[in-house]
Amino acid sequence: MSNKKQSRREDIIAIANRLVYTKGFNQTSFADIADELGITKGNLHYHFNSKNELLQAIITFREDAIKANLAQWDAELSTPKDKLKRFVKMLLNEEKDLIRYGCPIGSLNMELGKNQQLMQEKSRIMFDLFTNWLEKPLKQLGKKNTKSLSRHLLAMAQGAALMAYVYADKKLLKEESDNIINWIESL
Amino acid sequence: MSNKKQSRREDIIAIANRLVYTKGFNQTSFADIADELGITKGNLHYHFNSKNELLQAIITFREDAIKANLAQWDAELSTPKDKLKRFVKMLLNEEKDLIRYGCPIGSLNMELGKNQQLMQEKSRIMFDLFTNWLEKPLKQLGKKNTKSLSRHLLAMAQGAALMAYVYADKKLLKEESDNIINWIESL
DNA sequence: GAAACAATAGGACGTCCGTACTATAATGTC
DNA sequence: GACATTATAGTACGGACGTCCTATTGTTTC
Repeated sequence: MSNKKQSRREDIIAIANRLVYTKGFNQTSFADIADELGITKGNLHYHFNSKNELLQAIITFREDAIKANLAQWDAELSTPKDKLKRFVKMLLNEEKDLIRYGCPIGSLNMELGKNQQLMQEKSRIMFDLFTNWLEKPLKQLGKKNTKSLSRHLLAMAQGAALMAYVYADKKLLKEESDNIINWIESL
Repeated sequence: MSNKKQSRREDIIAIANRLVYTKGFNQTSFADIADELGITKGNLHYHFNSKNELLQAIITFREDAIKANLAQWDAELSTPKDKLKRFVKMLLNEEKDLIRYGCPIGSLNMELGKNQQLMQEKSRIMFDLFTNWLEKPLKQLGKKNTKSLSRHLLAMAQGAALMAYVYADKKLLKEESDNIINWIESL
């Protein structure tokens, strides 16, 4: 693939990723994405033959971003609890978008589960990246059922994100975030 | 409104409610609903002038069902903790649908928030019915911040429902449910 | 049973969708 | 600079959508 094509692909994926997040996958059309980029639908179809192909690219794009984040957290933080807390801190870091559009992974998983289970299975992997990563610090804390605990942590974060989104409420997000931090401290 | 018209309306709402739950609101068309009922789109439009009008009817229908449930719980249960636990028990009672389609309220709120905020505000009221009801037993337990606690309880339930749905995992649902029950016991 | 009204059927409308096909412009290659 | 390849524009398709309009049928009322 030429540099130009590759670079155009990346532009498309970045814009499409944002639109899929803010509008939802089903409500985002090829025309929307092409308009935002200032190109035509025909050109978009040249780069991605189908909407599912684009969705797959978006998911891969997100996975790479998640992996990069997790690697950075590993590099920056040493203690297990700091790592667990760093995960929760995402909620407050992404406060504005979270309140306006919800959790990008949770909302995509929710949407795909109803009508496109095959793609939802691929989307679910983004959750796995986090839970697998969370298991390590939990193990360091001497926990046995790390799989359940990591999923519980993700569940609480998802619950917090959903409630903050539905109520568009920063205070609620902060309170829920504090609750989760307290849970981590108590481990 | 005549009996016949009223009864037809109720049939439509019941079917539409189910389809909106299983397929999502945006992915459910007038044709889908009409087909399921064995009537035509024209007839459906006679009863509901627009999709939003039908959505409003569905939300009202759900609200009534929730109110009836809460009233029954009040009648059946006496202790505060029993009432709080009854709320959580919903997760296991609805296990099959929950795993296949997610929480009907949570998923609708999620979907509407992105593109139809006006209707989402109306849909949010279903959450309020639960949190308001949950505040009473929390007050009886002598809690001060009952609003935060009730929302926290709802957040945990939503997190559990979302995770169970995404992973289509009964065991996960049971574990998360137990976690919430333990939290109630510790109050 | 005729007249008035309610309920349903059937289809047309304009629009947008994902996708496909073709022509043109830009770029690279020798 | 001619040619081949790549990238982009433009357009057309078949279908689905929400909505609307017009018969037609069913039901009630006097």
